[in-house]
Amino acid sequence: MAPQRKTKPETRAKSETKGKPETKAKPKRKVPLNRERALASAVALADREGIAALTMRKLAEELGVEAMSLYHHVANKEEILDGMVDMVFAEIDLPRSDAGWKAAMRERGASVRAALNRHPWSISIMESRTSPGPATLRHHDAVIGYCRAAGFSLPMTAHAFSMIDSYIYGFVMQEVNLPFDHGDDLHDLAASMEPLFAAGNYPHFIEFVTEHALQPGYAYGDEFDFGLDLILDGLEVAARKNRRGE
Amino acid sequence: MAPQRKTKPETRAKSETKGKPETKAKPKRKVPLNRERALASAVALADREGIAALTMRKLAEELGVEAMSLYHHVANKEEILDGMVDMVFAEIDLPRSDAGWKAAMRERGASVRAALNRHPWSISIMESRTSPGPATLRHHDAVIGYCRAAGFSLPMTAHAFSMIDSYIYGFVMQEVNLPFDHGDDLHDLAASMEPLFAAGNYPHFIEFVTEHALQPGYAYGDEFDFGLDLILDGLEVAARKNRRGE
DNA sequence: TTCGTTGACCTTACGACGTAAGGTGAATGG
DNA sequence: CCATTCACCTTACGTCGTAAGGTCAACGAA
Repeated sequence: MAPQRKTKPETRAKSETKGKPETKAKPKRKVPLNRERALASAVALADREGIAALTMRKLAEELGVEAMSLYHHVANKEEILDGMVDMVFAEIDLPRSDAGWKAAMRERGASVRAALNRHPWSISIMESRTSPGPATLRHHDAVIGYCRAAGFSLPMTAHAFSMIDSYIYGFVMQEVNLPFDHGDDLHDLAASMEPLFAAGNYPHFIEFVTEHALQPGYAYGDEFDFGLDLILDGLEVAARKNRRGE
Repeated sequence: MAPQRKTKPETRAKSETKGKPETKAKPKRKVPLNRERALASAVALADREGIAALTMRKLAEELGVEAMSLYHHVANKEEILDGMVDMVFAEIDLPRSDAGWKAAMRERGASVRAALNRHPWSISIMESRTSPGPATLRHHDAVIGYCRAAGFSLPMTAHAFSMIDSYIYGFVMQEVNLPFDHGDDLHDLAASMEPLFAAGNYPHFIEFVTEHALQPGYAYGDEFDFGLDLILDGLEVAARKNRRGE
Protein backbone atom coordinates (compact mmCIF):
# COMPACT_ATOMS: atom_id res chain seq x y z
CA MET A 1 0.00 0.00 0.00
CA ALA A 2 1.12 3.59 -0.66
CA PRO A 3 3.65 2.88 -3.41
CA GLN A 4 5.95 5.73 -2.58
CA ARG A 5 7.37 6.47 -5.94
CA LYS A 6 4.81 7.34 -8.49
CA THR A 7 1.52 7.47 -6.72
CA LYS A 8 1.50 9.67 -3.62
CA PRO A 9 4.66 9.56 -1.53
CA GLU A 10 2.94 9.54 1.88
CA THR A 11 -0.60 9.69 3.00
CA ARG A 12 0.13 12.45 5.47
CA ALA A 13 3.07 14.80 5.73
CA LYS A 14 2.33 16.35 9.12
CA SER A 15 5.32 17.97 10.74
CA GLU A 16 8.14 15.90 9.34
CA THR A 17 10.59 18.66 8.56
CA LYS A 18 12.74 16.77 6.15
CA GLY A 19 10.24 14.20 5.01
CA LYS A 20 12.42 11.58 3.40
CA PRO A 21 9.85 9.04 2.34
CA GLU A 22 11.40 6.03 4.00
CA THR A 23 13.34 7.33 7.01
CA LYS A 24 10.59 8.18 9.45
CA ALA A 25 11.39 7.77 13.13
CA LYS A 26 8.22 6.90 15.02
CA PRO A 27 5.28 6.40 12.73
CA LYS A 28 6.35 3.28 10.95
CA ARG A 29 3.29 2.68 8.86
CA LYS A 30 3.60 0.34 5.92
CA VAL A 31 2.46 -2.64 7.92
CA PRO A 32 -1.20 -1.69 8.19
CA LEU A 33 -1.71 -1.52 11.98
CA ASN A 34 -3.70 -4.02 13.92
CA ARG A 35 -5.12 -4.69 17.32
CA GLU A 36 -1.92 -6.18 18.70
CA ARG A 37 0.28 -3.26 17.70
CA ALA A 38 -2.30 -0.84 19.06
CA LEU A 39 -2.37 -2.63 22.41
CA ALA A 40 1.41 -2.84 22.62
CA SER A 41 1.67 0.89 21.95
CA ALA A 42 -1.01 1.59 24.51
CA VAL A 43 0.91 -0.32 27.16
CA ALA A 44 4.15 1.45 26.26
CA LEU A 45 2.46 4.84 26.35
CA ALA A 46 0.81 4.17 29.71
CA ASP A 47 4.12 2.92 31.11
CA ARG A 48 5.92 6.01 29.91
CA GLU A 49 3.44 8.79 30.66
CA GLY A 50 0.83 7.30 32.95
CA ILE A 51 -2.65 6.01 32.30
CA ALA A 52 -4.13 9.52 32.23
CA ALA A 53 -2.00 10.33 29.20
CA LEU A 54 -3.41 7.39 27.30
CA THR A 55 -5.92 9.09 25.03
CA MET A 56 -7.11 7.89 21.69
CA ARG A 57 -5.42 10.83 19.98
CA LYS A 58 -2.04 10.32 21.65
CA LEU A 59 -2.13 6.62 21.00
CA ALA A 60 -3.00 7.20 17.37
CA GLU A 61 -0.19 9.70 17.01
CA GLU A 62 2.24 7.19 18.46
CA LEU A 63 1.13 4.80 15.76
CA GLY A 64 1.38 7.38 12.99
CA VAL A 65 -2.36 7.46 12.48
CA GLU A 66 -5.37 9.60 13.30
CA ALA A 67 -7.52 8.86 16.34
CA MET A 68 -10.53 7.59 14.46
CA SER A 69 -8.46 4.99 12.65
CA LEU A 70 -8.12 3.10 15.90
CA TYR A 71 -11.81 2.34 15.76
CA HIS A 72 -11.23 0.01 12.84
CA HIS A 73 -9.33 -2.29 15.16
CA VAL A 74 -11.05 -1.88 18.50
CA ALA A 75 -14.65 -1.14 19.35
CA ASN A 76 -13.84 1.60 21.85
CA LYS A 77 -11.38 2.65 24.50
CA GLU A 78 -12.78 0.15 27.00
CA GLU A 79 -11.67 -2.65 24.75
CA ILE A 80 -8.17 -1.21 24.71
CA LEU A 81 -8.11 -1.18 28.50
CA ASP A 82 -9.35 -4.77 28.57
CA GLY A 83 -6.61 -5.78 26.19
CA MET A 84 -3.95 -3.98 28.18
CA VAL A 85 -4.91 -5.80 31.36
CA ASP A 86 -4.70 -9.07 29.52
CA MET A 87 -1.24 -8.15 28.23
CA VAL A 88 -0.12 -7.66 31.81
CA PHE A 89 -1.49 -11.07 32.77
CA ALA A 90 0.39 -12.55 29.84
CA GLU A 91 3.62 -11.40 31.47
CA ILE A 92 2.95 -13.32 34.66
CA ASP A 93 4.72 -16.66 35.03
CA LEU A 94 2.36 -19.54 35.53
CA PRO A 95 3.07 -21.64 38.62
CA ARG A 96 5.10 -24.63 37.45
CA SER A 97 7.82 -25.09 39.97
CA ASP A 98 8.59 -28.59 41.12
CA ALA A 99 9.40 -27.40 44.61
CA GLY A 100 5.86 -27.91 45.85
CA TRP A 101 2.72 -25.90 46.25
CA LYS A 102 4.06 -23.28 48.59
CA ALA A 103 7.16 -22.46 46.57
CA ALA A 104 5.12 -22.36 43.39
CA MET A 105 2.62 -19.98 44.92
CA ARG A 106 5.33 -17.80 46.31
CA GLU A 107 6.99 -17.55 42.93
CA ARG A 108 3.72 -16.78 41.27
CA GLY A 109 3.01 -14.10 43.84
CA ALA A 110 6.35 -12.48 43.17
CA SER A 111 5.68 -12.64 39.46
CA VAL A 112 2.26 -11.02 39.79
CA ARG A 113 3.67 -8.28 41.96
CA ALA A 114 6.54 -7.67 39.54
CA ALA A 115 4.22 -7.42 36.55
CA LEU A 116 1.85 -5.04 38.32
CA ASN A 117 4.78 -2.90 39.38
CA ARG A 118 6.19 -2.82 35.88
CA HIS A 119 2.84 -1.42 34.76
CA PRO A 120 1.66 0.67 37.70
CA TRP A 121 -1.50 1.69 35.89
CA SER A 122 -2.70 -1.90 35.64
CA ILE A 123 -4.01 -2.28 39.16
CA SER A 124 -6.12 0.82 38.74
CA ILE A 125 -7.85 -0.37 35.61
CA MET A 126 -8.12 -4.03 36.65
CA GLU A 127 -10.80 -3.11 39.08
CA SER A 128 -13.13 -1.85 36.43
CA ARG A 129 -12.67 -4.62 33.87
CA THR A 130 -15.36 -7.23 33.87
CA SER A 131 -14.51 -9.38 30.86
CA PRO A 132 -11.26 -11.30 31.34
CA GLY A 133 -9.04 -11.98 28.35
CA PRO A 134 -7.42 -15.28 27.36
CA ALA A 135 -4.16 -14.69 29.25
CA THR A 136 -6.13 -13.82 32.36
CA LEU A 137 -8.21 -16.97 32.07
CA ARG A 138 -5.13 -19.05 31.40
CA HIS A 139 -3.51 -17.66 34.49
CA HIS A 140 -6.52 -18.34 36.70
CA ASP A 141 -6.87 -21.80 35.25
CA ALA A 142 -3.25 -22.60 36.02
CA VAL A 143 -3.49 -21.40 39.61
CA ILE A 144 -6.67 -23.29 40.29
CA GLY A 145 -5.25 -26.38 38.62
CA TYR A 146 -2.12 -26.20 40.72
CA CYS A 147 -4.10 -26.04 43.94
CA ARG A 148 -6.28 -28.95 42.86
CA ALA A 149 -3.23 -30.99 41.92
CA ALA A 150 -1.79 -30.28 45.35
CA GLY A 151 -4.82 -31.95 46.85
CA PHE A 152 -6.91 -28.89 47.71
CA SER A 153 -10.67 -29.35 47.76
CA LEU A 154 -12.78 -26.93 45.76
CA PRO A 155 -13.72 -24.87 48.82
CA MET A 156 -10.11 -24.82 49.97
CA THR A 157 -9.03 -23.76 46.51
CA ALA A 158 -11.52 -20.92 46.67
CA HIS A 159 -10.13 -19.85 50.01
CA ALA A 160 -6.56 -19.92 48.77
CA PHE A 161 -7.30 -18.19 45.50
CA SER A 162 -9.33 -15.44 47.07
CA MET A 163 -6.94 -14.86 49.89
CA ILE A 164 -3.67 -14.84 47.99
CA ASP A 165 -4.94 -12.63 45.22
CA SER A 166 -6.65 -10.24 47.59
CA TYR A 167 -3.41 -9.84 49.46
CA ILE A 168 -1.31 -9.32 46.35
CA TYR A 169 -3.67 -6.83 44.74
CA GLY A 170 -4.13 -4.90 47.96
CA PHE A 171 -0.42 -4.83 48.61
CA VAL A 172 0.48 -3.64 45.15
CA MET A 173 -2.29 -1.08 45.25
CA GLN A 174 -0.65 0.50 48.28
CA GLU A 175 2.86 -0.05 46.99
CA VAL A 176 2.42 1.71 43.65
CA ASN A 177 0.73 4.60 45.39
CA LEU A 178 3.43 5.39 47.92
CA PRO A 179 4.16 9.13 47.98
CA PHE A 180 7.85 8.51 47.36
CA ASP A 181 9.53 6.62 44.60
CA HIS A 182 12.74 4.97 45.71
CA GLY A 183 13.56 6.31 49.10
CA ASP A 184 15.21 9.35 47.56
CA ASP A 185 12.79 11.99 48.74
CA LEU A 186 12.11 10.62 52.18
CA HIS A 187 13.25 13.89 53.61
CA ASP A 188 10.85 15.89 51.48
CA LEU A 189 8.09 13.67 52.70
CA ALA A 190 9.16 14.01 56.30
CA ALA A 191 9.35 17.77 55.85
CA SER A 192 5.86 17.90 54.37
CA MET A 193 4.53 16.17 57.46
CA GLU A 194 5.97 18.75 59.83
CA PRO A 195 2.70 20.67 60.27
CA LEU A 196 1.08 17.38 61.19
CA PHE A 197 3.71 16.64 63.78
CA ALA A 198 3.60 20.09 65.23
CA ALA A 199 -0.08 19.81 66.07
CA GLY A 200 0.66 16.90 68.37
CA ASN A 201 -2.17 14.76 67.03
CA TYR A 202 -1.86 11.19 65.86
CA PRO A 203 0.95 10.32 68.29
CA HIS A 204 1.11 6.64 67.42
CA PHE A 205 1.09 7.34 63.72
CA ILE A 206 3.91 9.85 64.11
CA GLU A 207 5.97 7.49 66.22
CA PHE A 208 5.42 4.76 63.70
CA VAL A 209 6.45 6.90 60.75
CA THR A 210 9.44 8.61 62.29
CA GLU A 211 10.81 5.76 64.37
CA HIS A 212 10.22 3.02 61.87
CA ALA A 213 8.83 3.68 58.39
CA LEU A 214 11.15 6.57 57.56
CA GLN A 215 14.16 4.94 59.17
CA PRO A 216 17.05 4.29 56.74
CA GLY A 217 16.81 0.51 56.61
CA TYR A 218 13.09 0.34 56.02
CA ALA A 219 11.46 -0.21 52.62
CA TYR A 220 7.75 -0.87 52.38
CA GLY A 221 8.24 -3.38 49.59
CA ASP A 222 10.01 -5.68 52.01
CA GLU A 223 6.73 -6.26 53.82
CA PHE A 224 5.45 -8.27 50.90
CA ASP A 225 7.24 -11.53 51.64
CA PHE A 226 6.34 -11.57 55.30
CA GLY A 227 2.63 -11.39 54.55
CA LEU A 228 2.67 -13.79 51.64
CA ASP A 229 4.59 -16.41 53.62
CA LEU A 230 2.29 -16.06 56.59
CA ILE A 231 -0.69 -16.59 54.31
CA LEU A 232 0.85 -19.56 52.53
CA ASP A 233 1.84 -21.21 55.82
CA GLY A 234 -1.65 -20.71 57.18
CA LEU A 235 -3.27 -22.05 54.04
CA GLU A 236 -1.08 -25.13 54.07
CA VAL A 237 -2.04 -25.93 57.64
CA ALA A 238 -5.70 -25.32 56.89
CA ALA A 239 -5.55 -27.54 53.82
CA ARG A 240 -3.91 -30.33 55.77
CA LYS A 241 -6.53 -30.13 58.50
CA ASN A 242 -9.23 -29.97 55.88
CA ARG A 243 -7.88 -33.03 54.12
CA ARG A 244 -8.00 -35.25 57.17
CA GLY A 245 -11.58 -34.40 57.87
CA GLU A 246 -11.67 -31.03 59.71
CA MET B 1 -29.13 38.70 36.94
CA ALA B 2 -32.89 38.63 36.58
CA PRO B 3 -33.91 40.02 40.00
CA GLN B 4 -37.34 38.46 40.07
CA ARG B 5 -38.96 40.32 42.90
CA LYS B 6 -36.96 42.92 44.59
CA THR B 7 -34.72 40.96 46.89
CA LYS B 8 -34.20 38.03 44.63
CA PRO B 9 -36.18 35.05 45.83
CA GLU B 10 -34.09 32.64 43.80
CA THR B 11 -30.91 33.10 41.94
CA ARG B 12 -31.93 30.84 39.12
CA ALA B 13 -35.30 29.67 37.89
CA LYS B 14 -34.13 26.92 35.58
CA SER B 15 -36.83 24.39 34.77
CA GLU B 16 -39.04 24.63 37.84
CA THR B 17 -42.39 24.66 36.15
CA LYS B 18 -44.38 26.24 38.97
CA GLY B 19 -41.54 28.06 40.68
CA LYS B 20 -42.94 28.85 44.10
CA PRO B 21 -40.12 30.85 45.57
CA GLU B 22 -39.52 28.87 48.75
CA THR B 23 -40.84 25.38 48.12
CA LYS B 24 -38.11 23.90 46.01
CA ALA B 25 -37.44 20.21 46.14
CA LYS B 26 -33.72 19.61 45.69
CA PRO B 27 -31.76 22.84 45.48
CA LYS B 28 -32.21 24.22 48.95
CA ARG B 29 -30.05 27.33 48.65
CA LYS B 30 -30.31 30.19 51.12
CA VAL B 31 -27.78 28.58 53.40
CA PRO B 32 -24.75 29.59 51.36
CA LEU B 33 -23.10 26.26 50.57
CA ASN B 34 -19.81 25.15 51.96
CA ARG B 35 -17.19 22.50 51.62
CA GLU B 36 -18.96 20.03 53.86
CA ARG B 37 -22.26 20.18 52.01
CA ALA B 38 -20.42 19.89 48.72
CA LEU B 39 -18.57 16.79 49.90
CA ALA B 40 -21.71 15.21 51.30
CA SER B 41 -23.51 15.77 48.01
CA ALA B 42 -20.56 14.38 46.11
CA VAL B 43 -20.65 11.20 48.16
CA ALA B 44 -24.39 10.88 47.70
CA LEU B 45 -24.12 11.44 43.96
CA ALA B 46 -21.31 8.91 43.57
CA ASP B 47 -23.28 6.40 45.64
CA ARG B 48 -26.36 6.91 43.53
CA GLU B 49 -24.95 7.12 40.00
CA GLY B 50 -21.36 5.95 40.20
CA ILE B 51 -18.09 7.80 40.33
CA ALA B 52 -18.09 8.45 36.57
CA ALA B 53 -21.27 10.48 36.96
CA LEU B 54 -19.63 12.74 39.50
CA THR B 55 -18.84 15.79 37.41
CA MET B 56 -18.47 19.32 38.61
CA ARG B 57 -21.55 20.30 36.65
CA LYS B 58 -23.75 17.53 38.01
CA LEU B 59 -22.56 18.10 41.53
CA ALA B 60 -23.26 21.80 41.23
CA GLU B 61 -26.72 21.13 39.84
CA GLU B 62 -27.43 18.86 42.79
CA LEU B 63 -26.53 21.74 45.06
CA GLY B 64 -28.62 24.26 43.10
CA VAL B 65 -25.59 26.10 41.87
CA GLU B 66 -23.43 26.50 38.79
CA ALA B 67 -20.28 24.46 38.34
CA MET B 68 -17.84 27.30 38.81
CA SER B 69 -19.33 28.19 42.17
CA LEU B 70 -17.84 25.02 43.58
CA TYR B 71 -14.40 26.49 43.08
CA HIS B 72 -15.05 28.97 45.87
CA HIS B 73 -15.10 26.10 48.32
CA VAL B 74 -12.61 23.62 46.90
CA ALA B 75 -9.47 24.18 44.88
CA ASN B 76 -10.30 21.59 42.24
CA LYS B 77 -11.92 18.23 41.70
CA GLU B 78 -8.95 16.39 43.19
CA GLU B 79 -9.68 18.04 46.50
CA ILE B 80 -13.25 16.80 46.33
CA LEU B 81 -12.04 13.26 45.78
CA ASP B 82 -9.64 13.61 48.70
CA GLY B 83 -12.48 14.80 50.88
CA MET B 84 -14.75 11.99 49.80
CA VAL B 85 -12.19 9.38 50.73
CA ASP B 86 -11.81 10.99 54.11
CA MET B 87 -15.57 10.92 54.59
CA VAL B 88 -15.52 7.18 54.00
CA PHE B 89 -12.79 6.76 56.59
CA ALA B 90 -14.86 8.79 58.99
CA GLU B 91 -17.53 6.10 58.77
CA ILE B 92 -15.17 3.36 59.88
CA ASP B 93 -15.37 2.34 63.52
CA LEU B 94 -12.09 2.69 65.34
CA PRO B 95 -10.90 -0.45 67.09
CA ARG B 96 -11.97 -0.15 70.71
CA SER B 97 -13.31 -3.48 71.71
CA ASP B 98 -12.31 -4.83 75.09
CA ALA B 99 -12.27 -8.37 73.75
CA GLY B 100 -8.59 -8.25 72.87
CA TRP B 101 -6.47 -7.46 69.87
CA LYS B 102 -7.81 -10.12 67.56
CA ALA B 103 -11.46 -9.35 68.13
CA ALA B 104 -10.79 -5.64 67.79
CA MET B 105 -8.99 -6.12 64.51
CA ARG B 106 -11.69 -8.40 63.21
CA GLU B 107 -14.34 -5.84 64.03
CA ARG B 108 -12.35 -3.08 62.44
CA GLY B 109 -11.85 -5.20 59.33
CA ALA B 110 -15.56 -5.79 59.04
CA SER B 111 -16.18 -2.09 59.49
CA VAL B 112 -13.69 -1.14 56.79
CA ARG B 113 -15.18 -3.65 54.41
CA ALA B 114 -18.70 -2.44 55.14
CA ALA B 115 -17.78 1.19 54.55
CA LEU B 116 -16.00 0.44 51.28
CA ASN B 117 -18.96 -1.60 50.13
CA ARG B 118 -21.40 1.15 51.02
CA HIS B 119 -19.37 3.42 48.75
CA PRO B 120 -18.11 1.14 46.00
CA TRP B 121 -16.34 3.99 44.24
CA SER B 122 -14.09 4.63 47.21
CA ILE B 123 -11.62 1.83 46.63
CA SER B 124 -11.06 3.02 43.10
CA ILE B 125 -10.17 6.57 44.08
CA MET B 126 -8.27 5.66 47.25
CA GLU B 127 -5.42 4.41 45.14
CA SER B 128 -4.76 7.74 43.57
CA ARG B 129 -5.03 9.92 46.67
CA THR B 130 -1.76 10.87 48.23
CA SER B 131 -2.75 13.35 50.92
CA PRO B 132 -4.71 11.67 53.73
CA GLY B 133 -7.40 13.64 55.54
CA PRO B 134 -7.92 13.91 59.28
CA ALA B 135 -10.32 10.97 59.55
CA THR B 136 -7.87 8.81 57.65
CA LEU B 137 -5.02 9.81 59.92
CA ARG B 138 -7.16 9.29 62.99
CA HIS B 139 -8.03 5.82 61.78
CA HIS B 140 -4.43 4.87 61.08
CA ASP B 141 -3.35 6.29 64.40
CA ALA B 142 -5.94 4.26 66.26
CA VAL B 143 -4.98 1.01 64.54
CA ILE B 144 -1.28 1.52 65.15
CA GLY B 145 -1.96 2.53 68.72
CA TYR B 146 -4.03 -0.55 69.31
CA CYS B 147 -1.27 -2.83 68.04
CA ARG B 148 1.31 -1.06 70.17
CA ALA B 149 -0.91 -1.32 73.23
CA ALA B 150 -1.27 -5.04 72.56
CA GLY B 151 2.48 -5.32 72.89
CA PHE B 152 3.46 -5.34 69.21
CA SER B 153 6.90 -4.04 68.36
CA LEU B 154 7.18 -1.38 65.69
CA PRO B 155 8.27 -3.87 63.00
CA MET B 156 5.51 -6.25 64.02
CA THR B 157 3.01 -3.40 63.88
CA ALA B 158 4.20 -2.61 60.37
CA HIS B 159 3.71 -6.22 59.37
CA ALA B 160 0.25 -6.36 60.83
CA PHE B 161 -0.86 -3.03 59.44
CA SER B 162 0.43 -3.73 55.95
CA MET B 163 -0.91 -7.22 55.81
CA ILE B 164 -4.37 -6.64 57.17
CA ASP B 165 -5.01 -3.57 55.08
CA SER B 166 -3.60 -5.12 51.94
CA TYR B 167 -5.94 -8.05 52.39
CA ILE B 168 -8.99 -5.92 53.06
CA TYR B 169 -8.39 -3.53 50.17
CA GLY B 170 -7.63 -6.33 47.77
CA PHE B 171 -10.65 -8.31 48.85
CA VAL B 172 -13.03 -5.39 48.54
CA MET B 173 -11.51 -4.46 45.21
CA GLN B 174 -12.50 -7.85 43.86
CA GLU B 175 -15.78 -7.93 45.73
CA VAL B 176 -17.15 -4.64 44.44
CA ASN B 177 -16.17 -5.61 40.93
CA LEU B 178 -17.95 -8.93 40.74
CA PRO B 179 -19.91 -9.22 37.51
CA PHE B 180 -23.11 -9.99 39.41
CA ASP B 181 -24.80 -8.03 42.11
CA HIS B 182 -26.59 -10.23 44.58
CA GLY B 183 -26.64 -13.66 43.11
CA ASP B 184 -29.70 -12.79 41.09
CA ASP B 185 -28.19 -13.00 37.63
CA LEU B 186 -25.95 -15.98 38.19
CA HIS B 187 -27.70 -17.70 35.34
CA ASP B 188 -27.04 -14.83 32.97
CA LEU B 189 -23.42 -14.99 33.93
CA ALA B 190 -23.27 -18.74 33.45
CA ALA B 191 -24.96 -18.33 30.09
CA SER B 192 -22.47 -15.70 29.00
CA MET B 193 -19.65 -18.11 29.70
CA GLU B 194 -21.04 -20.81 27.49
CA PRO B 195 -18.78 -20.01 24.51
CA LEU B 196 -15.86 -20.33 26.88
CA PHE B 197 -16.99 -23.70 28.08
CA ALA B 198 -17.65 -24.97 24.60
CA ALA B 199 -14.06 -24.40 23.53
CA GLY B 200 -12.86 -26.85 26.13
CA ASN B 201 -10.11 -24.59 27.39
CA TYR B 202 -9.47 -23.64 30.98
CA PRO B 203 -10.80 -26.94 32.39
CA HIS B 204 -9.87 -26.23 36.01
CA PHE B 205 -11.34 -22.77 35.87
CA ILE B 206 -14.55 -24.13 34.42
CA GLU B 207 -14.80 -26.87 37.01
CA PHE B 208 -14.16 -24.34 39.74
CA VAL B 209 -16.82 -21.96 38.50
CA THR B 210 -19.52 -24.46 37.69
CA GLU B 211 -18.98 -26.92 40.52
CA HIS B 212 -18.30 -24.41 43.24
CA ALA B 213 -18.49 -20.67 42.65
CA LEU B 214 -21.83 -20.70 40.86
CA GLN B 215 -23.33 -23.30 43.17
CA PRO B 216 -26.41 -22.12 45.08
CA GLY B 217 -24.88 -21.95 48.55
CA TYR B 218 -21.78 -20.06 47.54
CA ALA B 219 -21.29 -16.31 48.00
CA TYR B 220 -17.92 -14.75 47.40
CA GLY B 221 -18.36 -12.35 50.28
CA ASP B 222 -18.24 -15.28 52.67
CA GLU B 223 -14.57 -15.77 51.86
CA PHE B 224 -13.71 -12.62 53.73
CA ASP B 225 -13.83 -13.98 57.24
CA PHE B 226 -11.80 -17.07 56.44
CA GLY B 227 -8.90 -15.01 55.16
CA LEU B 228 -9.05 -12.34 57.82
CA ASP B 229 -9.11 -14.91 60.61
CA LEU B 230 -6.22 -16.83 59.11
CA ILE B 231 -4.21 -13.63 58.92
CA LEU B 232 -5.07 -12.57 62.45
CA ASP B 233 -4.22 -16.00 63.86
CA GLY B 234 -0.91 -15.99 62.02
CA LEU B 235 -0.07 -12.49 63.18
CA GLU B 236 -0.85 -13.35 66.77
CA VAL B 237 1.47 -16.32 66.69
CA ALA B 238 4.18 -14.29 65.01
CA ALA B 239 3.83 -11.50 67.55
CA ARG B 240 4.06 -13.97 70.43
CA LYS B 241 7.19 -15.53 68.98
CA ASN B 242 8.60 -12.09 68.29
CA ARG B 243 7.94 -11.00 71.83
CA ARG B 244 9.86 -13.80 73.47
CA GLY B 245 12.94 -13.15 71.36
CA GLU B 246 12.42 -14.72 67.92
C1' DT C 1 -9.21 -2.48 -19.85
C1' DT C 2 -12.66 -0.72 -16.93
C1' DC C 3 -15.28 -0.58 -12.93
C1' DG C 4 -17.65 -1.73 -8.61
C1' DT C 5 -16.31 -3.27 -4.07
C1' DT C 6 -13.66 -3.31 -0.14
C1' DG C 7 -11.09 -1.73 3.57
C1' DA C 8 -7.79 1.15 5.81
C1' DC C 9 -7.33 5.61 6.98
C1' DC C 10 -8.96 10.54 7.27
C1' DT C 11 -12.00 14.90 8.20
C1' DT C 12 -15.38 17.14 10.51
C1' DA C 13 -18.24 17.69 14.19
C1' DC C 14 -20.77 17.04 18.65
C1' DG C 15 -21.59 17.01 23.36
C1' DA C 16 -19.30 16.02 27.37
C1' DC C 17 -15.43 17.39 30.65
C1' DG C 18 -12.32 20.48 34.15
C1' DT C 19 -11.42 25.02 34.90
C1' DA C 20 -9.25 30.05 33.73
C1' DA C 21 -10.86 34.75 33.56
C1' DG C 22 -13.68 37.95 34.66
C1' DG C 23 -18.31 39.71 35.75
C1' DT C 24 -22.60 40.99 39.03
C1' DG C 25 -25.29 42.22 42.66
C1' DA C 26 -26.58 41.83 47.63
C1' DA C 27 -24.73 42.20 52.19
C1' DT C 28 -21.57 44.52 55.20
C1' DG C 29 -18.98 47.82 57.76
C1' DG C 30 -16.74 52.26 57.98
C1' DC D 1 -23.77 56.68 51.76
C1' DC D 2 -20.51 54.21 49.66
C1' DA D 3 -16.46 51.13 49.03
C1' DT D 4 -15.48 46.53 49.87
C1' DT D 5 -16.31 41.83 50.09
C1' DC D 6 -18.05 37.56 48.87
C1' DA D 7 -21.04 34.16 47.00
C1' DC D 8 -22.38 33.00 42.84
C1' DC D 9 -22.69 33.48 37.67
C1' DT D 10 -21.34 33.80 32.47
C1' DT D 11 -18.42 32.91 28.91
C1' DA D 12 -14.87 30.58 26.85
C1' DC D 13 -10.87 27.38 26.01
C1' DG D 14 -8.67 23.18 25.20
C1' DT D 15 -9.26 18.24 25.64
C1' DC D 16 -11.76 14.10 25.69
C1' DG D 17 -14.36 9.81 23.36
C1' DT D 18 -16.56 8.85 19.31
C1' DA D 19 -20.66 9.29 15.51
C1' DA D 20 -21.07 10.06 10.64
C1' DG D 21 -19.43 10.03 6.53
C1' DG D 22 -15.58 10.92 3.01
C1' DT D 23 -11.25 9.55 0.22
C1' DC D 24 -8.41 6.75 -2.14
C1' DA D 25 -5.45 2.66 -3.31
C1' DA D 26 -5.86 -2.32 -4.11
C1' DC D 27 -8.30 -5.95 -6.07
C1' DG D 28 -11.40 -9.15 -8.61
C1' DA D 29 -14.72 -9.68 -12.20
C1' DA D 30 -16.43 -8.06 -16.68
